[in-house]
Amino acid sequence: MATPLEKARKDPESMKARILAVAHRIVGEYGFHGTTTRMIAQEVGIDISTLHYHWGEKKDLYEAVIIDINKDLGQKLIDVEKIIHGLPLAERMVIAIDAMTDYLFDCPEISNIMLFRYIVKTRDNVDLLGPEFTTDIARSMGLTRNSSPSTPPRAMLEVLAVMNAIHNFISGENFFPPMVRLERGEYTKTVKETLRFVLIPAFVKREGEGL
Amino acid sequence: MATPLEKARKDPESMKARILAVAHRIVGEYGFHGTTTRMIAQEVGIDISTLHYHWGEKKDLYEAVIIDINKDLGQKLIDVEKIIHGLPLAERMVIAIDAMTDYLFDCPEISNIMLFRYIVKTRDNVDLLGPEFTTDIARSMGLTRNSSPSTPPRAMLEVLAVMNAIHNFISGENFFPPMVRLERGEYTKTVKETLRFVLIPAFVKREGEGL
DNA sequence: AAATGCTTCCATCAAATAATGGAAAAACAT
DNA sequence: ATGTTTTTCCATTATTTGATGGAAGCATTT
Repeated sequence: MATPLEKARKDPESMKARILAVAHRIVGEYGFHGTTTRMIAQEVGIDISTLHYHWGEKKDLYEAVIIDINKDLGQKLIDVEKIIHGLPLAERMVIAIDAMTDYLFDCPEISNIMLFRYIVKTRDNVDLLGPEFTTDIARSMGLTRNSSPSTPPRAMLEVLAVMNAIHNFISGENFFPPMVRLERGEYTKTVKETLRFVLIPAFVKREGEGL
Repeated sequence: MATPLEKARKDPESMKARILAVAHRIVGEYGFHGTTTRMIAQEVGIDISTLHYHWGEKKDLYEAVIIDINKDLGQKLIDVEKIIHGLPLAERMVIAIDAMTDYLFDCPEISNIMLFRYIVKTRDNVDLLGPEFTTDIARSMGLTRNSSPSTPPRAMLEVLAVMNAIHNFISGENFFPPMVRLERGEYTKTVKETLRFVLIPAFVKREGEGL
């Protein structure tokens, strides 16, 4: 039997799925407390009570958004991993950065919500530590020794540094371009250059030395 | 004549300053919409009306917090720049990362609020683009050609990558340690190592090649 | 001591918000 | 067609939130 969330994802025309999709966007823009159920309902074009009918209380809808975002991001990471598997490190990182950046610029709410969770506390206790992909990425980047059973903390922080660097530029897509005097099109291009420039050398250098 | 904000900063025992200090912390934790004037007032131990008497409406207090945070951060950057001035690039970055990390772990609300502004929209239109220090940092890192009058966008993005990497680890101080299985003390230490490892090689390498 | 001005709190308001009950409407099954 | 279930909306409630008026308290000056 499918969970309600799975059912909603299956038929993207269903009211439940439409509400969830809009919730993604609005919550990604305004955060949990900045989002009202009215904003979401209005955007979908329905009454608030219809929203509550499908998703229960606000917290439940928010948790569904978190789970959904995590699922999307996790799937994308798996897809990218398949493409880069076996290639040399520098190439792997170029392709992964390129693919993830493109993907996230298309769904910026993913980056927004991920960062949001790291930074901000919620007055209601909506925590829900959900699945994290840091370990998988570390493995994909070759940061985990095959002998050791678990990923060392240092390697996980390195992965976080990489992922968050990307998320930050996506989430700053409204704030940064005027600040650095770039048009929107130029921004995405320059972000990719910058990410490659800043992130890759460290890992390539260590591989050259250590291994 | 001193502005109200300056006056409040001058006497940290004044009610206005005490409110502002608490507002720093709470807004840093919960963001604009997640913070209520009641939360701040209760933490200070006063009535809400006293808060409104000193700071007017919520938006005004929030803007004061933003300005104050920016001032603190800007001053710290100036201090650090004085220390590292003239040293070779690699050393400059080691010292700057170390000093900024220590400082921001002491006042995490600065990192929180900086990132918050980049990511999240506010329902009320409280924008206020305040002074940015990206240009100064770019100059301090030697990313600006002396000949060119303004900082190139690419250099500004590089600075943002560096600053945001730091901010992210500070803001994640509650979320990341359990996730990467590190005690609090170990976390700060490993964060510094990771920041040095990820951020420095790229810039050092280019200096070695290009210059 | 009286008067003045500044600060604080109590009581309260108006608006916004999350949430629900119940009637109408729509979809579906028989 | 008729009955049943599901879905949607309208009206309403309780709570929270930002904000204010006015009285009481406190300090300072005269």
